[in-house]
Amino acid sequence: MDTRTKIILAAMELFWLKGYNSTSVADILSRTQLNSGSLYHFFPSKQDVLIAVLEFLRDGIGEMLLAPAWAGIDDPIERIFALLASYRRMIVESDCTYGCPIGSLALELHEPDPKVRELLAANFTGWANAIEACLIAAGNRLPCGLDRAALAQFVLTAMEGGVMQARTHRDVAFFDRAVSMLRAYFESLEQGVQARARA
Amino acid sequence: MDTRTKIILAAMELFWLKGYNSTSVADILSRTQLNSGSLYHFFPSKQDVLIAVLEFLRDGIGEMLLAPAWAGIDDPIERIFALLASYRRMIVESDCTYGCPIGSLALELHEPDPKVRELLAANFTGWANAIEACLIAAGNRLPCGLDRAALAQFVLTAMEGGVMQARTHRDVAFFDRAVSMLRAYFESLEQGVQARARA
DNA sequence: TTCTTGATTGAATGGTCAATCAAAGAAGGG
DNA sequence: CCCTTCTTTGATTGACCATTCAATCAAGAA
Repeated sequence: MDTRTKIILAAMELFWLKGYNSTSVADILSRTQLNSGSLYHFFPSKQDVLIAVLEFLRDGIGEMLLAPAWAGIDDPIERIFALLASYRRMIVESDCTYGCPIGSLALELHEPDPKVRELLAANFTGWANAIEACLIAAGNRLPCGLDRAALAQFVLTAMEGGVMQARTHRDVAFFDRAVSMLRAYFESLEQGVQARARA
Repeated sequence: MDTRTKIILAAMELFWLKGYNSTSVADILSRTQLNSGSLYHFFPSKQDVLIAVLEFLRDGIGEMLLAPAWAGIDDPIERIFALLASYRRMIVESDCTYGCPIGSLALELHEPDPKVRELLAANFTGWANAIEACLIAAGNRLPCGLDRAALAQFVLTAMEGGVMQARTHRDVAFFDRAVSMLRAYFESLEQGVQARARA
């Protein structure tokens, strides 16, 4: 594996574990067994490492996140809840310390460089677009007038809010309740379509 | 105003504007026109300032947040959306840089001291309890079997997720869409009760 | 062999940070 | 007036941090 990639992977994990500000360049160097000069040969500054990490996450959402979560699941609406279930798994596996890497960075960086902010937004957009594709694939199971882009964003909203509370309370139940409320909303949407079909 | 309170107010604002790690003790001192010794006379460490700020927010939620948002509004469900509207106002007034002080701290601090974590959780609980009280006051306008504590948490979830995305995209529309999805969910709950009453 | 280029080394720099502490000041009771 | 207690002063400390840079190394091209 080349040096640049090693740095990106180590930084990604450290930013996720400790946050951006609390991760020192020395942390990245000790984890990769590199010297500072090597890092600064490939990246002009620590912030450029962050940018590379965010680009890596943005470009890898399909293979790294969606594909594993959707393996063996074809129903578009079940895919949405399968993705949420994969977050649940990460929460449990981390003893409720899991935080969405993008969400955590989005709230940690208070005056982000425009490029960083745009990449955070692009990561959110990529996630929401994947959900929107599911909602479109669900076709007429959902009301035809439904704003599917808005609902896709709402799924992201529920995930981020649920993860935040589960982590703060150190209790998955807070995530589970958010998902079950979302599920109830989806069921009311589907039942609304059926009721109108009967009438 | 006594020194201790001056420090808490200045720190509260700075933690909200810049985050905890990016706020230096020197920042707090220059804003309060105090010397380091004064701060360390009242607080053993910077973290104890954070603890005092979180206690201040927890104890002041009624007067500082709910009372202004609910002035002149009696309907319990409208109170929920009035509170969300007050967040919308803060988002707009800050040019979409607003972040919930608790949510931001909850995601910024990756390995929080137990006391800090518990205070963050207590702040969330206080917020959700206020919403739950509204949901209970709404009586039989909502389904009797509804888990009102879970729905109250979901309102917090939607607020935090909406604020996060509005800030990241620098666009209130992301908050508005989250609120309108929540509104649609409430309407489907209320209509469900009416439909059952007619049957 | 010689030159060139990119990659790596690791000590050094300048700056910021939280926290300390001895000394001085203020206020009040006796 | 003294004594006590609380409060404030502000220079100082030592740790850590991002970044720099001159020097070295490896390997291919000429």
